[in-house]
Amino acid sequence: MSGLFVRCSRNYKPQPKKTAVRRSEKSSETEVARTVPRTGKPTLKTIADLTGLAITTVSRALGNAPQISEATRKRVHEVAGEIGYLPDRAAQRLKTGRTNVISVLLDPHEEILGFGTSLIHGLARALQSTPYHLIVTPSFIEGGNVDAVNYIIRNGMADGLILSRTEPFDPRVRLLLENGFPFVTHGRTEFTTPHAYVDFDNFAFAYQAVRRLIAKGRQRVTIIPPPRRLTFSQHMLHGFMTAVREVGVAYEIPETVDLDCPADQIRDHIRRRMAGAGAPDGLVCPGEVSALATITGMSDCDLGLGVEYDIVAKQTSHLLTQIQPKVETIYEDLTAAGEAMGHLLLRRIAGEDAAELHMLQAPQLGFPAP
Amino acid sequence: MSGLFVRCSRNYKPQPKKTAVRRSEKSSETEVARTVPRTGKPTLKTIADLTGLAITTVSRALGNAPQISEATRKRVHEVAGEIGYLPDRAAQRLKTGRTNVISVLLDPHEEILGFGTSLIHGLARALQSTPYHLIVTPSFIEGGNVDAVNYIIRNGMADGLILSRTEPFDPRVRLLLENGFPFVTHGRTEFTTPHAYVDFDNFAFAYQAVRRLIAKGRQRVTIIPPPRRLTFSQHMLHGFMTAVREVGVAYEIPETVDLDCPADQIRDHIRRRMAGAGAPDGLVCPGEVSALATITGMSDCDLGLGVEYDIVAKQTSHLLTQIQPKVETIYEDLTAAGEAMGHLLLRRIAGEDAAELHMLQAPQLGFPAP
DNA sequence: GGCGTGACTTATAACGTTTTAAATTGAGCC
DNA sequence: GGCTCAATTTAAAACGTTATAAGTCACGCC
Repeated sequence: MSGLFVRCSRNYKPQPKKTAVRRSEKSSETEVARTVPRTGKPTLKTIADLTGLAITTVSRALGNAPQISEATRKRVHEVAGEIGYLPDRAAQRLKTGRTNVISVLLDPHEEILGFGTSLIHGLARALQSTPYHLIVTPSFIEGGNVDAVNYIIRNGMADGLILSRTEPFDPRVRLLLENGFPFVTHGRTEFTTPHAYVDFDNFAFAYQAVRRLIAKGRQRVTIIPPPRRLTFSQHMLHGFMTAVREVGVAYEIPETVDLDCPADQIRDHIRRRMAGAGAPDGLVCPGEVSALATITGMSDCDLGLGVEYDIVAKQTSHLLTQIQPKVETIYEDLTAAGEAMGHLLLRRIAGEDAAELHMLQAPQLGFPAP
Repeated sequence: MSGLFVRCSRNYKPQPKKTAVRRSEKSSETEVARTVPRTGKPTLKTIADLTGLAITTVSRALGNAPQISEATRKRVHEVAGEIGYLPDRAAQRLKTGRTNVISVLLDPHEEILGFGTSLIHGLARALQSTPYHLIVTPSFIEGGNVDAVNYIIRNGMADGLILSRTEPFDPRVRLLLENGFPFVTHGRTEFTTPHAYVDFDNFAFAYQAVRRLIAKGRQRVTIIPPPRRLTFSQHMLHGFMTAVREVGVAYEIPETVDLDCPADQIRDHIRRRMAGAGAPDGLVCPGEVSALATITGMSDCDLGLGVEYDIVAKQTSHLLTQIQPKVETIYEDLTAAGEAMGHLLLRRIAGEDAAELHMLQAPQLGFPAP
């Protein structure tokens, strides 16, 4: 009578709908023992015993395999739901080789000020109703991101990778391309082999920023440039220069500071520069911290925002405008970027051609309500 | 002659040191096929074939089991190193039930401004030379942290948990205690059952902050209080009040704003308050963003830092002092906290009594060099 | 020479899945 | 009645690891 014997009999016909032999019912010890294994967590076997089906059938039914009759499919799903079955990820992973994990690599610079946070938020949303888990790998593995990528590929720690702050010939991207590992970058590269990416249109950002400064009557524009080695630095400076040349306004691009510099260095640079001759009166700040540092430096020189100078900053959170609402901003929606990256990565993992998986985000004027 | 047959023979004696039959050597196809499985990743079997030992023996040798002779132990380690063997975590996890994963739960508030980052950095350092991986679970699982904790316990997604921003009767802690799941909190609770924690001495922080303000001659002190529901809010206000009462200075504690408020709300509060009668001239700001917002609000009222008022802020990164070096700060070393939490958690997982696993961090005067 | 004993090594059975190949059945057909 | 066929269901073999229990040998002892 026990589920065990039933399953072993030659007769495979589904058991007379004696369904749902729950723990509360009195049944042979064997059955109970088999039904609830070591850990107490329900497994396929639990469901098999409960329904009188074979483990294989249960597995198939839950996987919505085509060969399973609608009746058993439904019954298995019901029972599974009732007892709160969740597949053991370790076992699935061992068997299939798929991890159901998406890994995000962050480097220390972007973790500051919620850059990473927003991206992750978007990613989490994209993966919400999928079997994928999101794992954030801070690049604290000594040796930096390249080693982390290598480790993840070699040991199959994830099915797909998200990375950002790309360089034109980013070694991480090269590694991933060589190994055919699915990934999406935030930022473009200059490899000829195409790969999936989402990028913000930093050309447009800088172009619009300069045009706005000029529209406000500013005569001499400058920018806190992103680190030269990052791809988007090129795009941004190109946008900057295009606007500058169109209008024929004076400009300068500092050589000694960039966005990744500590805030005090930026502040000091501004102070020094403003004390000199032909100081700029219009600034493009592609980061919130750099904008704050700039404002502080300016106010140290007794220069007033909106009076002696203007700033157009890139905004990715509420911080800047909440602290300093007089700054004009152009908004980069990182949450949307993250969500897009999630969807692109899923399609990439599903085997779509990387050449199709692109997205270029336009700068936004307004900031969505908090 | 093939490794397979050798292993099956009755004679268990280690093979004549014909060691290191590498792929480059010509050998029977069977052996090669067996040596490099499906995925190409070396497994215990690879090493077993290469050394002529049994899989069990190899496993034991790598695990430094006591019954293995020094000679084979060494040889196995050598071969493993040569071919770059790394154990399959999915298989280990399936077999042992241990995940070798430590999970960190962050909530959106602490991700801002590197609170989480520093903590994670410290954790990563503590886990560096252990088999444990660190997984950051942003609490974007709808339903918040409690559901996330529940999910992790139920599905055995980790061997231990790190969480922060505790409440006196934190439901997450209750859940973990009930299930006997190993964890360490950042912040204390008021449960009678002891649990592992690391906490910053916020009493001392607030006490010292007020004493410093008074030493500077300030007459009327206030504080941006942490959200009332968090445990450390009590500690901090207690420290604040203790200093206030010792000296008998005037004070006020705002009811309408707290540390988690958006920066603009804090700024507006300061502006309003400063316009009123009996405005404070000494402020305790237990967060960097709140300090910045406060300074902005003050400067909107034409009040000068170090002139009309002083601030003592809690510092957890370089941001604040780099932007606004005139602020006096007391430093909370979150990296050290993270590292401590990592070590405590490992000891907890190893079975040590939670009652012993505590640490209270004293406020620091200096900030370590960047 | 048989018999422990100690020092190693090994085969086997799990862990919970999925996959491959095989089984069972009733129906339809000759 | 035997045959194939389709529709289901099933058993058995993996995936890579570890734990349990069972060898295997050399050696010393009676």
